[in-house]
Amino acid sequence: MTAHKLSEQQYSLVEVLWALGEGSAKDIQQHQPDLDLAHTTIGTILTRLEKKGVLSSKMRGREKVFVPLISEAQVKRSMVSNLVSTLFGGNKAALMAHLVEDNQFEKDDLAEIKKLLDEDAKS
Amino acid sequence: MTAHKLSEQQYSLVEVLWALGEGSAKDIQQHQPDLDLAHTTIGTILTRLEKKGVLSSKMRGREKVFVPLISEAQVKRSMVSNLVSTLFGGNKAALMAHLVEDNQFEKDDLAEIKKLLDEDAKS
DNA sequence: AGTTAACTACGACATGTGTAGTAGAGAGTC
DNA sequence: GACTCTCTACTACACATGTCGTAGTTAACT
Repeated sequence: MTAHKLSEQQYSLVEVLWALGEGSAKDIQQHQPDLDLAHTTIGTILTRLEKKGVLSSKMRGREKVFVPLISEAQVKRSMVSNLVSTLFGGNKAALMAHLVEDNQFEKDDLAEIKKLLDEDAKS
Repeated sequence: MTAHKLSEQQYSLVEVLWALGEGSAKDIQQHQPDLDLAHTTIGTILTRLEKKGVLSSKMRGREKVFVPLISEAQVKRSMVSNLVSTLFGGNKAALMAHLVEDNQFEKDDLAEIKKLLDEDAKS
């Protein structure tokens, strides 16, 4: 059921909603001027996401306020998992390996990751 | 320049080409019957990918043989990096953390990953 | 040579996305 | 009450993708 896939653009808008809790097209535009989209464009995207069940909305006076129906963690999980399926045959460790091999991590990162792994092992 | 993004469907076809080195639509269909696509569909996708510069082609008799112009590693790198940008603000360690937190890895996986990390640290 | 089998090329159509303009309705202003 | 401002709703259009069907070409078989 939780197969939520958002495009980059869609994600960047919903991201603002996650941060704000809820918001109108205008709110998003003001909190993220870098997006540089006409407010009507933002409205269109939001409406489409509502139609897809990603958001819900309610009227607050003249403004339509959107609320995410799914959590950021949920979407991340689903999108990462999707990529892992496509690129690594579902093997998450393979993605890990890819990350390690392909990018030299900083020493600090390495230490941090190891700590994470240790904690995971304990629990 | 190496901003190669393939859809899942596209990836699954090119994947076969990476495995075979090169191949025609027919070859792909035979090596991956699970795809369950009309051969004309495969041909269309391949042609479009050629137009985008992902593949090149040459005639072998009346067969059109396609060859990947970019490596699997390249595409993986680019697609993973893309996801990391979108979901984790470009922070690869954050993706690592997500993987660790979100999925309990098997003990074996953990060991393997740690080994990878150690090797990375050495080099 | 005529018929058939194998391919490719092209066109088609649906859906999703990116992007925005325009019309219409309610709220506030003179 | 008339005018204006502000939002939303709707429409539009271009492009990518998923999926094929049909037509046309060429090799091959008898």
